[in-house]
Amino acid sequence: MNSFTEENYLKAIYHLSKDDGSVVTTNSISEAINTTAASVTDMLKKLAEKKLISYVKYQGSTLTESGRMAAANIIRKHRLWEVFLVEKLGFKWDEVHDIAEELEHINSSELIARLDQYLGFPKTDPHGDPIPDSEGNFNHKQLTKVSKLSPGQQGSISGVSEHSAIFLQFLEKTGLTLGAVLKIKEVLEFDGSVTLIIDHVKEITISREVAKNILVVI
Amino acid sequence: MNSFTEENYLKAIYHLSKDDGSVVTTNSISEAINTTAASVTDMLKKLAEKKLISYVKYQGSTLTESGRMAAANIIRKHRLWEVFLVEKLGFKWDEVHDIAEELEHINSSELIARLDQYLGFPKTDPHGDPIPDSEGNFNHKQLTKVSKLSPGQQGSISGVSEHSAIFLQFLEKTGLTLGAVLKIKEVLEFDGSVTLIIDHVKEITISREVAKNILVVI
DNA sequence: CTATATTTTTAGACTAATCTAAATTTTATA
DNA sequence: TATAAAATTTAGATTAGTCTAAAAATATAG
Ligand SMILES: [Mn+2]
Ligand SMILES: [Mn+2]
Ligand SMILES: [Mn+2]
Ligand SMILES: [Mn+2]
Repeated sequence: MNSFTEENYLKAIYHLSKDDGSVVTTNSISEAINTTAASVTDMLKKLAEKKLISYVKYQGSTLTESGRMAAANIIRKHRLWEVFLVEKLGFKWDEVHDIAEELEHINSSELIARLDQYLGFPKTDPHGDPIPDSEGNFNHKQLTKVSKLSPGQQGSISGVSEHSAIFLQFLEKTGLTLGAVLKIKEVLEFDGSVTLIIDHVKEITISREVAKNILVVI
Repeated sequence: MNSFTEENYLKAIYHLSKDDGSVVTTNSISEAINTTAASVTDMLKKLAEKKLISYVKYQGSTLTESGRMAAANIIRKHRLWEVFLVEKLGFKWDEVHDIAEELEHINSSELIARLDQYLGFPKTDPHGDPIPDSEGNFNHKQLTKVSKLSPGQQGSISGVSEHSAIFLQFLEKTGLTLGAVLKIKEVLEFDGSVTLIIDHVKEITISREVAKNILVVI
């Protein structure tokens, strides 16, 4: 079994390799989990020893198949718990991440199997992120950043690439929640601000930075 | 905040002081949490330093008010999670303890408040043990061991003082579950075996050892 | 009330995870 | 391509929690 700390490293490496298994640098890990690069190097050696990553000194790391499976399982638990917190306990989507960071380390495959069933085998979490199955397979949808759309195009919100509470609260307040249909009215050349119509009704303007972090299915 | 390990020590001390705040020996703690007495001594010093226990060298320890509150809160979480596992996820009463041992350390009072509400503010866990309120108050019922009853007396099962899976499975199989009504038919003088009638229907005989661990309200 | 047994504490060491400071390797740039 | 800058690793320390072996205190028994 992997320790709490090892699990957090595996998860960080998974997220940093952008779902495509690309090489992750030591510094990027240290930044992601708020430790020093020296600490990360120590842990990388240990994870390599356990065959969870392949690690080449000074070059970087990638997850092995067994490391990828372990990471996927942690992410599966995290996202299922997030669904539970929102659907059953009535938390808002900006309140659940930190609690799920703890719950994801609870160790019982029976528990997760039953939780999955209890929740009706959800495919995505409250932020639109896919929930991998128990074999670690993700069903990645083809998502487009709102910032890539041109006037006239439309899509429905299916995810966000920024999960901070402050950002999620802003979206909630503005009506930019999962499932909302957006139609681009105008993209301001000056700074990339996007004016759009939500659900064919409400017109608003968002900054390019906000637009980059909202993902739609066209 | 107290560490995972500190929480386990506090809980062990609470359970060992028999709900009445009596002094707990170092050896009894080491036995309860499967560590050496030397390790326990180290931890007792730390807990005393944090004012969670009062500790007199060579004499033993008792929880302070703040230590008692901390312990009650862990027990509250443990028992609420056990209710969740049985009522919502369909686990059996002999399967939930180990998972609850992990879940009890999740840190979020908001989570526990919502879970409590979601479960309908249960007063007891699946083993009949009382769930303390958020102020740490236990509502101890007046329970009697079946081994203390005489022929003709009856009571309804309201708790067990042994929580091992093997014992709970035996009770389940025999029909000795929470709420069952027992009427004592005979107590064998030879070894204290008890013959009783369950729910006015089924007659069975149990050993004195089993009878000692079943608790009833008369 | 002394000798022995039991309980508890102390001393010293180990592991996991972390850090700072220094050394080494890689990358960028002039 | 040599040097400077940036990234990474190594060396050496620290903290929490644990252990074994030995010492000290307390309890028990003749
Ligand atoms: Mn999350
Ligand atoms: Mn999420
Ligand atoms: Mn339990
Ligand atoms: Mn219980």
